[in-house]
Amino acid sequence: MKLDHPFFQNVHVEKVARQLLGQVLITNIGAKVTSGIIVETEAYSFREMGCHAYNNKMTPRNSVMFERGGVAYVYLCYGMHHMFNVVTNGPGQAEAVLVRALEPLDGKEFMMVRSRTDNLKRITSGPGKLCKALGIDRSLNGASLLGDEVYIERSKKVPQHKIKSSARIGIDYAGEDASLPWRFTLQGNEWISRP
DNA sequence: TAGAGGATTGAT
DNA sequence: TCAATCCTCTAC
Repeated sequence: MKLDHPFFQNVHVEKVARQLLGQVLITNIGAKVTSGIIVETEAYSFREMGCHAYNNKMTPRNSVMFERGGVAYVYLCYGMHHMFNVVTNGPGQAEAVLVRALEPLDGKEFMMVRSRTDNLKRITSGPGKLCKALGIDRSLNGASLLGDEVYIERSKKVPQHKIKSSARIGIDYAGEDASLPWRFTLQGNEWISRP
C-alpha cells in the first residue's frame, strides 16, 4: 500500500523522517522497477537555517516544497548529484525529508548498471548515489508520490529504540541549527551513508 | 549579468 | 585532502 497524504501532511517533519525509516522507496522509470528500504533520512524545515526554504522564502528552485505534502523535491547539488526529498506538511509550510540511504531491494543488477559499478555496497549508501541507482533526476521534481513513477510502500514499523538521531550532514552554514538532531538512521544498519 | 558557493562523491 | 561541475541566488 502506498503512503498517502495523511502520512505526508504531518506538521512534525522530524516525525515523518523517523516514520520513513523501514519503508520502501520504489521507482518505475524506463520500464525498470528499482527499490530499496529507507535506512537514513534527514528533516528540513522552514523554521531552521539548514533548509533551502528557511523563513518560508520561496525561490524558483524550492517552490515545490510549498506544495501539499506528498510530492517529490529533487534538485541538483554540487553541479552533479541529484538529491531526493519527500515534501511534507503544507501547503504553504515548506518542509521536506531528504532520503540519504537505502538498502537495495528490487532491481539490484540494473541499479549497478545505472551506477556504473559492480559494488553493491556503493549504489545506494548516499543521497547522490541512490538517485543515480534509482534513475531519479530533476524531471521528477514536483512529481506526486501517489503516481506510478516514484512512490513509497508502507512496510513494517520500526521500533523507536532502533532509530538513532544525530546532527545532519554537510550544513555547516546553518549556524546553531546545524546541530539539530534531525538525521535519523537505523541503528547498526550497514547501508547508511557514513558511521 | 557576474561571482560565489553548495543537503556529495570518489580519487589522491 | 581535493577536484569535478553547473545550477541557483545575491548583489551590483
